[in-house]
Amino acid sequence: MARTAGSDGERTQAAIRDAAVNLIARYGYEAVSMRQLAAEVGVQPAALYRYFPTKEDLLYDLMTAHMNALVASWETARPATGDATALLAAFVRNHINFHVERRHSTHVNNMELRSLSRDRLSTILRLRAGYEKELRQILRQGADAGLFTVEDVTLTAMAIIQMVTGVIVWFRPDERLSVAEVTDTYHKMTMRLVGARNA
Amino acid sequence: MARTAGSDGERTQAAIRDAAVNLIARYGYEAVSMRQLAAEVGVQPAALYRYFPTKEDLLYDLMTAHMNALVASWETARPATGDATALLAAFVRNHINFHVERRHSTHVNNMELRSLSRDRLSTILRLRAGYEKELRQILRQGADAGLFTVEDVTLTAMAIIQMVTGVIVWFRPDERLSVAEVTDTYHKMTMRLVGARNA
DNA sequence: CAGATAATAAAACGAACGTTCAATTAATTC
DNA sequence: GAATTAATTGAACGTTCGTTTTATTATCTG
Repeated sequence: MARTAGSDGERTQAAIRDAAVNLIARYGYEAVSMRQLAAEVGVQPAALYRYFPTKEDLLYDLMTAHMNALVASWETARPATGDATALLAAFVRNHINFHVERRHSTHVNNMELRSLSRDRLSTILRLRAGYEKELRQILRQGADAGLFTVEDVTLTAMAIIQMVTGVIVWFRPDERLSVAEVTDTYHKMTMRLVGARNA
Repeated sequence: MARTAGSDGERTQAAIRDAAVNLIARYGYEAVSMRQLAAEVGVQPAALYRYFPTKEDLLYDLMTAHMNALVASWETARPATGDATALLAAFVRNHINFHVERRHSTHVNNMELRSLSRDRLSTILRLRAGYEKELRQILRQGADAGLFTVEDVTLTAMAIIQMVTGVIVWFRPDERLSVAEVTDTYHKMTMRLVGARNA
């Protein structure tokens, strides 16, 4: 057999992306074989190569999509007006919501960086650095305005990023806490962490 | 050839553990082959199997050693007297010092859990849960004594753990900051995060 | 110094890996 | 409705994987 009835390139490609994110998040990039992925999609292994020339191309595609979506998400959510306290609140809320909604691709982006070639790793890290810079600017602005107590902007930014991204490690929706409750508590903790005067 | 001059089982086993931690931390468990590991140790692949029956046995050995060392480290460092504020300060200091000193094995323990069998995963997670329980008890004690503001003990414990463990992701000694400076800043941030009244 | 044991080498096993290529069929175009 | 293009299959490629087996040599024991 060859082309199957009702087959559609775009749908197949989307199905590959979807299955890949789920499998890689669960078993890890190296542990997932192209055969396993093809079986999950319901296709022969060779068919994957029509859409992604190599396994690493597929991984890179998933990671760039994730990072671009994250940056775009903050661009949309960032308040046009407001002081550093308002900005930081919006940042934390957006960050947690985005990552909880995309647990699997977040996992892939955090765990599989070492499977990228040098150039591609650099590109992903550059996107990430740009996003983190937004947080540092908020912290600096708050410190300069006398709203925050921040010993070291870079260090505090990393601490906050690690803390809020860590939500996806343990949090599962439909449990004891709702996303809104978690976001709310993290917001309060973040405000205390930076010693916000007007939170 | 066979047994080499000056060969010693204990030294070889230690060399295997050491090389394995470094290689797995850098390239990932799945990406490191037994041949690559043997080459790093300076031995033939078959020799590894005298010390570790399977590749997974080796991984499990590294992980249990790490977790046992962590628990033992806190047992030694925990103050015999002192209120929740003193306990939390000691916990954060010990946690950061331990993990910075053992960056590579921490990385292995955080990244390679999914390569363990179910039973072994359970064992590691149980050790980890016991350690995290110590932090929750400190937080509860501080909250009950009116020293801390804690919205949710479990959630705050996870936030603190993620924040302080995250140090190893970006921190490299011999840089802009010393370990002591980093620990000091994290201590202050933690105290503010829990709203400590007497820090 | 002989015998036992510990430590390793050398070679091979079958299985699984990422990937390629030619053939084949479905859908689209003219 | 014939020609073209898109989508996929089926089979195979060479390589690498974790692991096992057997032989060999160094060291230790009495």
